[in-house]
Amino acid sequence: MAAGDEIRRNMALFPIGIVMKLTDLTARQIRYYEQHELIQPARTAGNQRLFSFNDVERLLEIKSLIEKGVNIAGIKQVMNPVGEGEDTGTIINEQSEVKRRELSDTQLHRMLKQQLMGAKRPGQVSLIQGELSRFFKNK
DNA sequence: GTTCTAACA
DNA sequence: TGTTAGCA
Repeated sequence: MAAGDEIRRNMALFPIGIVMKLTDLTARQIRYYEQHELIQPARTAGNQRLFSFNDVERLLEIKSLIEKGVNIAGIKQVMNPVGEGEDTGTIINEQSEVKRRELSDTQLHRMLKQQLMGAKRPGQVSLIQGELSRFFKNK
């Protein structure tokens, strides 16, 4: 991929209203996911959020996981910590981004299996949302 | 008109 | 999560 695309993908472009329509998520949810560091949209001078194409894709990925019954804790495990390009190298590598998505599915399966088998073990933290959680916990 | 933060019947 | 309040 060309470096220019990476730039365009991460360019802050749309306000939350547009993102709501693009993702079918409520503003509440979008802001909530940001609090949990699942996304980190840019801000305007007036403190308004500006999302990039990548942010939108990320939100769609999050939405997908939520619909599969995964909670925030689970999503944090499946998706990469948005430990944004701070000082740690700052080497924006597109391949890892792609590989993350490839592994995403298999990681989800491992996670679900892990929940199924370790449901009774003490200390097991649930990564599944309410309804499904009860099923796995046989509650 | 929109978005933001904070808080809770 | 929804929703509302009070601002910017």
